[in-house]
Amino acid sequence: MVTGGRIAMANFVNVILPIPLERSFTYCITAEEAKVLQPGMRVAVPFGKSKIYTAIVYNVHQNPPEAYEAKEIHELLDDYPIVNPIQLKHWQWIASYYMCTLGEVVRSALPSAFLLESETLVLRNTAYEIDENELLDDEFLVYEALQHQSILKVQEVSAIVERKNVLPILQRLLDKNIIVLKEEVYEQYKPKLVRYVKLGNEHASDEKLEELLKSLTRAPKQSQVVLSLFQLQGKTQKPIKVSELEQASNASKAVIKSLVDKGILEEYFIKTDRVNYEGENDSSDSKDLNEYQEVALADIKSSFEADKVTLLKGVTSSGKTEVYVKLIEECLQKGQQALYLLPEIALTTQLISRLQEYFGEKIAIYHSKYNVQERVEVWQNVLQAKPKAQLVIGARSAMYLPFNKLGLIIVDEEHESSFKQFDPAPRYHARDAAIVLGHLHNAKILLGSATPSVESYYNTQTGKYGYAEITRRYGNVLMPDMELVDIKEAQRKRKMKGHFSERLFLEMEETLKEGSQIILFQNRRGFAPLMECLTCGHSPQCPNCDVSLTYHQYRNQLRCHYCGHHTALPESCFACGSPELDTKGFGTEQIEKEVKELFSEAKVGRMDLDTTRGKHGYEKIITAFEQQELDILVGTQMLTKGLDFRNVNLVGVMNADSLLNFPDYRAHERTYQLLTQVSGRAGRTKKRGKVLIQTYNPYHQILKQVTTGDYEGMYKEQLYEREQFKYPPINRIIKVTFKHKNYNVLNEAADWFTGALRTNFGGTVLGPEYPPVARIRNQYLKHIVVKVQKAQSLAQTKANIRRIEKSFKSVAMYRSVRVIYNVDHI
DNA sequence: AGCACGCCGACT
DNA sequence: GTCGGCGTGCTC
Repeated sequence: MVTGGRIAMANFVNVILPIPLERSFTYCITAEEAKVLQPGMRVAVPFGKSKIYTAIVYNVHQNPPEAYEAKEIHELLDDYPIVNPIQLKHWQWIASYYMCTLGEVVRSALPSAFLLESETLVLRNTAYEIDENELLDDEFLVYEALQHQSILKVQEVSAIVERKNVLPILQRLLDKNIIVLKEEVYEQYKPKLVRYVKLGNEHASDEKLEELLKSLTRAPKQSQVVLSLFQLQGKTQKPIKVSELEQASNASKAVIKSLVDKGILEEYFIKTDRVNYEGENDSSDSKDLNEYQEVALADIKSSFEADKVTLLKGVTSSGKTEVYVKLIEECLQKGQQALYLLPEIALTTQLISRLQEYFGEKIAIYHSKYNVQERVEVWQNVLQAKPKAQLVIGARSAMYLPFNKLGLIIVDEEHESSFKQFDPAPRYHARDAAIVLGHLHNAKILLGSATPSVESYYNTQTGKYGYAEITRRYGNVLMPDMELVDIKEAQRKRKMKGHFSERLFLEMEETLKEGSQIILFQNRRGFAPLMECLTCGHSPQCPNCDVSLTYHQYRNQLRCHYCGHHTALPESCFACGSPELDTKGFGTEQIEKEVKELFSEAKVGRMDLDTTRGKHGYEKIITAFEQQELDILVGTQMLTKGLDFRNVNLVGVMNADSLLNFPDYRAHERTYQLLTQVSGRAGRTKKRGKVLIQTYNPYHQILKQVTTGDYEGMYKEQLYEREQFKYPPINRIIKVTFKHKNYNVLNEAADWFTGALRTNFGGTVLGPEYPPVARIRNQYLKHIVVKVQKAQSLAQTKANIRRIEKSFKSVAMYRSVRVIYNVDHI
């Protein structure tokens, strides 16, 4: 095309679609659109036959694609970028490091309300006359429905004709000019509006008001409302909420509504933020640090000077938080944003309100229990660097927020494995990804833990990270007194009451007598892991997964913890019909029941996945325990984190062995961390707490290290083992999982892939092996672990694996096998 | 990831 | 005969 002697440049955008596809997609845009579009804005684009997706603009250019004609974009969704260049860079790093697509990162990074998809709507075509006799039955039903309702969703059509596949019908109706189809994108985010009232214009003056009141003498309620409104208006210049008026006048909604209907009152709406901190606005000064905290703070600062990621190791209740507060304060004073990452389970009201004491309304919170609307608001506040989002506290996904001047990142409980996203992709480690983010922003990065992960501690030893520590508990409270209880011995001597050794039982009695509280830790929910037939030894299995079903007493059910399958408790054995069934092993539910039997006068609560469902389930239990409405709390590892119960003097670990026997190279490290963290719940005030750990292996090295607080010993031993077996931190690992519904196909595919890897990497490929649960939701699973030496290029290795995958996928039979990569699998 | 297209067994 | 099952391939 030639205009005015110059070639008119066509304009294009490359966009990222939130789907797992490697390629980016090119659309053509108008010159006007090219002027306003910037990377990081959202556009709605047609994709495939009929769908409209939200996509993120990656770049704007003038290079027409060669192999195809680019489609036009559907519409612009933003006036300004909602994703900044640093984020795009960071997300690209995540995609390449964790071996997933940029689209998958976008999908997990953006609040879902930002990612709209289209819905096909069916409308009546009014341009044509219709002969009803020409219609088939199904067609007539749809036609008739459209007489009553002008718009139908495809799903509704499906319900009307009672059929799943309605597209042939719609196609016929379309051909007959009876309907038209429309693709509609909905904006899911709706600002929250609050209803306010004022006096109607014609009643605003004093004389008019008197008149009005006179006219309402026969409606006392209504005149009371008007009077209250008048009083409220006199007191404050601010707009008056309907809810306030309701309270002040003590009138019902109906009374107010009739006044509004009469035009005496006028209602109006103002957009408000859903997420508001309703506490004191002036933040108080931070506490002075004790000498140990001061030393740690100084060490951290000098390490920051050297631009090093720094690890703070501070024993439980040593006051790490106060040190964080000092650093955050400094960061905010410089006008920069701070990010405080925590594992989901440690994000408790307790911690948040403590931080709110210092930072008040400067705090924004971001985690999974926030709904999509609230998340959009936090996103916008961070994007616009609003004062109310200077400090963001959140779980791992908070690192995706659009920070533009991030000065400090704190990753608390750094060792927690829940920082690693397991499913779906991107399978990222929030600690490691946050460090990369920090570097992009030139921000200071602090990792904190009472029990650092072996890899972080290793990094301090090699000098890669800086190091600081606090070895004393705050206020010089003593570390709890820890004791191992041999239950094998106790069982032999028949001194067990259910799952309680005599030692634990007596200690509990004592503690209750003193009026102190008890925490019992059992890392398994449910009543008993399995049910076993006493006659034939059969135990009921899940039909979809290769696991035994777990017995849950409260619903009298057998449940699968992998797929959610459940059945009623069988009366007799499925295999032999014998009515004698018994439970084996034990979970939190059974402990709760036993405690109630042993201590009938004590009040017992339980905290696990089953009792904390719902938005506030969690808080209710914590509050009840805090306010000492409960004497004993039984729970899973949920209660190890960030909870500060003043009156707990005894912590009992029901069985340490199930932790130790986990089939995983990290089992010992994790046992040390978990037991140390649980123990930290005991005796957080002056009185020295007590911890009893029941085990069959009282001479186990790890348990000894836990009781003596010998982190150094644990670290050295674990590092030696990792060196021997080529595990992290010495090597990197990439776990490859294969998933298929056909057992034989899976095996062949996994063998093929492993063979190809071996010819590339030699002896550093483990497997293929079945995981402990080899089938989940009717899909068989197999793993390979690739160990990559530090000297080896990780990028090169990944490229090789990708190459192998490509030839793997060219084998027709293997194409349907899902291949999942997990880099730095925990 | 969706979603259409195409080929097979199970029913009105 | 049609309906819906799943395998296969494509999406700017």
